[in-house]
Amino acid sequence: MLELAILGLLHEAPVHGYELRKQLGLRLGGFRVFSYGSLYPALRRLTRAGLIVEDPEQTPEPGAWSRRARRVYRITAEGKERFAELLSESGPQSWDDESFGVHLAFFSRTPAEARMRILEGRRRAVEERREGLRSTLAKAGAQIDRYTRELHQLGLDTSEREVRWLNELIATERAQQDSGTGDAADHHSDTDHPGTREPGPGHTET
Amino acid sequence: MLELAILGLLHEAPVHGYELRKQLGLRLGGFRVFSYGSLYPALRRLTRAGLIVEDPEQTPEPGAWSRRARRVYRITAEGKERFAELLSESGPQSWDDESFGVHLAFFSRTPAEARMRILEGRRRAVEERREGLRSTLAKAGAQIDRYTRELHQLGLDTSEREVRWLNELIATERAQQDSGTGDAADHHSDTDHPGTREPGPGHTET
DNA sequence: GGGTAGATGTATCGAGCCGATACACTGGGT
DNA sequence: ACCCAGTGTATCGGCTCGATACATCTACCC
Repeated sequence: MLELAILGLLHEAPVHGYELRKQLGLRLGGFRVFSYGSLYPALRRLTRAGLIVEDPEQTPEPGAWSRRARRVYRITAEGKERFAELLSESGPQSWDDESFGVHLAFFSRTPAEARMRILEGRRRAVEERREGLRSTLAKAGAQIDRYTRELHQLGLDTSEREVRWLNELIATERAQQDSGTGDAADHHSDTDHPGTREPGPGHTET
Repeated sequence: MLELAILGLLHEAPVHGYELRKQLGLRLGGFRVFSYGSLYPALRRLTRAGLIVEDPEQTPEPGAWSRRARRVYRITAEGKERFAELLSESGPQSWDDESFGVHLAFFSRTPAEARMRILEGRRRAVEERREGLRSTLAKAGAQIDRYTRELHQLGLDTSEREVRWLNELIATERAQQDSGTGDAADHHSDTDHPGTREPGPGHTET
């Protein structure tokens, strides 16, 4: 996920580590902050993989190295490819809280079909959590601790609200898909709950 | 955190790893599940630390070892001490989502003062998150991505709800502390924070 | 000039947790 | 006889975090 976030920010402009983390906090709005202990190793991983490079114009020569000297990173062509690839990843690992937020932050660059898959996948995940909490409360509600029960109730309410929120988002998305992409047929029909929408032949490689 | 959860469950009855994980899922209600990749190393750590032991009566001899043979763990005296110690830990690390849930699951065994500290610490943490989201929306609301903005709004609502929830929990707790503990002097000391009670005006309800 | 406080900036380390994976025994159904 | 799902223990690599260290730059005050 850090990989996606770094690539996404470097896609816009070359920056150095410290600045990158601040941008990350702003872009992700503080609901997800990565520590330097994750950031610097990730930058090295990405460099090793050839997805980003240290900008030689803004990074000083090894001779005049002062410590605290900025290392400015740029995204490469392979990096952009990888970024597009990651954007369209819509498997279960894109549905958990953290990853979903990161994905959402780059939704404006995400293809419409991938957006749909991610939103519906997320909804499915939240619905599952909701049902789990619901059945736990129904079946074991009397046996479990009062505090835990209250926490479950709070989690249940939160899940219900998020599902409603996702439904609105999906509806908006669908409307834009029908009107915005002139070629798209208006096949939205009347099914508000399309259920498990299979991506079809698009096999998720891993 | 796993340490606390394991100790808490073994405090009630000796069980083996597999069963332990199931109990954990039930007790924590599925809002927090630990994987075996965490559980088994944790069990070994705790054993090495002398906080738990393999029950020799229910664990077969090394001679007749079949693989898949159950290793039944029991809590030791030191383990019970450590458990009580962990229960009263109320530092910042007890306030994040995951840890707070685990702490709450064992609240019935937690001393009243520790309960208060944890609840108020949690409230403070959620209030901070709420203010962070609020200021982000106010200051950078127009610049950030529409999707991210919506996610922030959802997070803000969730935080507000949790603060209200915590306020109720704290009020109940305070009332019980004043009335319930017959021998304890009612030294509740009016230092309660009357603020943070959100009036929530003009909130559009769906 | 000298002091010092705080932001900037890069970097490492240990430890926890996870997902994937492997292996092995058991019970029941067909 | 065969298979399969559930039970059970265990390891591995990899990601992330918090703590920590160290160096530089700026600004402000005495």
